[in-house]
Amino acid sequence: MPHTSPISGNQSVRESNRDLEIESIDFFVRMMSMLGMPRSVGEIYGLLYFSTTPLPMDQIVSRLGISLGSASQGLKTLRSLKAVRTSYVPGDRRDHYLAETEFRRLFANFIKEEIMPHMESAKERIERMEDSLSGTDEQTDEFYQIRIEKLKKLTRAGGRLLPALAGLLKF
Amino acid sequence: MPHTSPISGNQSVRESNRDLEIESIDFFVRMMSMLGMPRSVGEIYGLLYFSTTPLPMDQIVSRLGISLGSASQGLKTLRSLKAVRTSYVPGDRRDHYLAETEFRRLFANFIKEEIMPHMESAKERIERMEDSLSGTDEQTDEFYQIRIEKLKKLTRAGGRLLPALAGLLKF
DNA sequence: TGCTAATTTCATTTTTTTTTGAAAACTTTG
DNA sequence: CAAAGTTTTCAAAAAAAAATGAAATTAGCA
Repeated sequence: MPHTSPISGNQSVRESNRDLEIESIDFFVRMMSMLGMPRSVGEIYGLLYFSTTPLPMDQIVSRLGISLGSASQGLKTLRSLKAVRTSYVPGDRRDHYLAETEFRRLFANFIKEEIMPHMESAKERIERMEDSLSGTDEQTDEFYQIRIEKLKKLTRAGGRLLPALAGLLKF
Repeated sequence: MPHTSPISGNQSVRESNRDLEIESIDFFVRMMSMLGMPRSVGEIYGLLYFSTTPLPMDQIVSRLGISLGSASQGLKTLRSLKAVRTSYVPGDRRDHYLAETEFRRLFANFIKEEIMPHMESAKERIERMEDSLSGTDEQTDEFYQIRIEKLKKLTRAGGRLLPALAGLLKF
């Protein structure tokens, strides 16, 4: 007899792949947390990634043992990152969620949505630095100017490289 | 008369560039927090980045208004990232800290120290996934196999691309 | 349209992370 | 080698982030 999982689904084949599911959740929880995403977001994505069928929110809640609120919030985040999408299931009025598995696109989206806005505000901050150069002391100002120039190069490089990054991923 | 800063140093030229210092701290606090570093680490680096002279820890403490503990801990982190180094100042037994400003190297180091170890453990986790493929159902197993393959490609791409990234930065 | 299921929102609670500060541990030097 | 200065460590406090759960809202259906 196959082992019985503490959190029960309803199909036995799917049941037997609980180990895989757990590894997947573990994998994505860590991955996502590297990207600064909360645990619950990783859990949800990890669950959906190895799900053979789209799952409604209440299934996600019961399988992961998280709250409705977390699930809703987490799915909202994942939707905004285009990491999940809903699929219509006839005869069921619940939304069913599906993992988007094209990492290249996911990655590109993440950079656009989560990183680039920061780069923009960084540029503004550098401009403000130049404005606040006092001009009192020749020597010191040159030092500051060099430092500012480095920051400019950094943001410029980042602004170009990051969006191009996804393209380099040869999946 | 130049404005008086709430936290006072001892040279008037340096004083007048308090604005720049504040923008710098702000800049790096945000930058570092994107990389998951605590506020204090960003503050310290931001302060040192625009300092014309190496600063001892107690100066860092008083200028930033943080605790000794935070400063010590933060400098330890920055040292381990090779983002600061100490410089000898004759006739002073305190360590004096200096910001390392070659972002290319800093970046390379960050990836090596903070990212790559995770990639390694990710690979192990994927291996465990393959082991836990049940083999019960032909169809389902193929689905899982495809998903696992995608993860492999992802980690492979990451493992190659990330270390190469720093090299691409044309500062 | 009214009823019910599904989902979202958000104030509160819980958990995690960061900071503090004081004691311990070093280090230099007189 | 002792005394003073410097730095580290770490338990406790504070702050920040995430999760909960119940009320409010929205959407589907009869």
